[in-house]
Amino acid sequence: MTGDSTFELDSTDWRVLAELQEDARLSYAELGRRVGLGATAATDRVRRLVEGGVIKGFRAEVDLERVGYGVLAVVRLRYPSGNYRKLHAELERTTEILQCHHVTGEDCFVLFVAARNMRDLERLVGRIASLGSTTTSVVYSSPLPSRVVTAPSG
Amino acid sequence: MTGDSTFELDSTDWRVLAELQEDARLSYAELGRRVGLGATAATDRVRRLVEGGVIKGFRAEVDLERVGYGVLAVVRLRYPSGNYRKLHAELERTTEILQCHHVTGEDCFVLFVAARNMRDLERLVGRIASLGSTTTSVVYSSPLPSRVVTAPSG
DNA sequence: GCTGAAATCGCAGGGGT
DNA sequence: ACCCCTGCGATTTCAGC
Repeated sequence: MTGDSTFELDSTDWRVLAELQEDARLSYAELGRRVGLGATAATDRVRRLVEGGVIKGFRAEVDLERVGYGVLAVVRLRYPSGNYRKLHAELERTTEILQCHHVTGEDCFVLFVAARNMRDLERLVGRIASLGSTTTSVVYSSPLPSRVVTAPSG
Repeated sequence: MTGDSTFELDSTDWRVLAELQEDARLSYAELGRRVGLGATAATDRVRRLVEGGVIKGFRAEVDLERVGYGVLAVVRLRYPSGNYRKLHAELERTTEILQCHHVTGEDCFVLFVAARNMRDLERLVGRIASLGSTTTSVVYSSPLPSRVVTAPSG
């Protein structure tokens, strides 16, 4: 199954998602215990969610500061024309670019860039600026670095 | 050990991090196989990385579109004065705000907001706009939604 | 970082409601 | 469609080296 339809999730599915977003390495037995299922039923749920594309993957989250990236920045890029080849190439080779989103508005792309220090950031942003005009904001801190996705309320 | 010092990582640690960023549910035995260690040694590495704060957690990544959030937006918030209480309260109660970063520049905060549709986004941004002036960009697509963190090259 | 033993887990099949 | 039970090979975890 592929395509981009939306997937029907019952409340148990949401509890499974909540648990796995907080600890993706939970055993199926423990997961089942937490959401009120047996190990097999929990396994089936997770398999359905993965195959249905609801769970895109299981990722270890690494602390950028601890591994030597002391600086994180949001770079907005005003990219001229529809030639995405150069941008694509830049994304490919620059592993310090952690995210890139194509967005509406004057700044066509929003990038997250990790650097060891301001000097490296200067170099990285300089390279990006060869593609178009940039606006860079350095992250002081992240009051909400990421949140678990929950069911739409309304 | 706590605090925010940087952690010494050898090349095996980096390979472990790469594998776990791509599949956090890898068994220790399989992980060891891939990086050239026994199961116990692999277990020890991971435990050291977790306790050293290098790995902040293991998270299932959920597809926003599949679970009913068809719209993702980057909202920049120009927040007056040092009163973070109201912002903090807004972050607490609004589960559709997935990320919030405090940054340099005129726009003090950068938020990622998920919404079911444009109508919900309008409502959410309206609430955020009660805190300060906002600039909203809707995400068309993400050429690089997220990348695994690798060793600084230079 | 390896070895070896006991407890646990993952996975596949079969069956019940 | 959803869940449980069983069996077996693989894995985890603990000890000691």
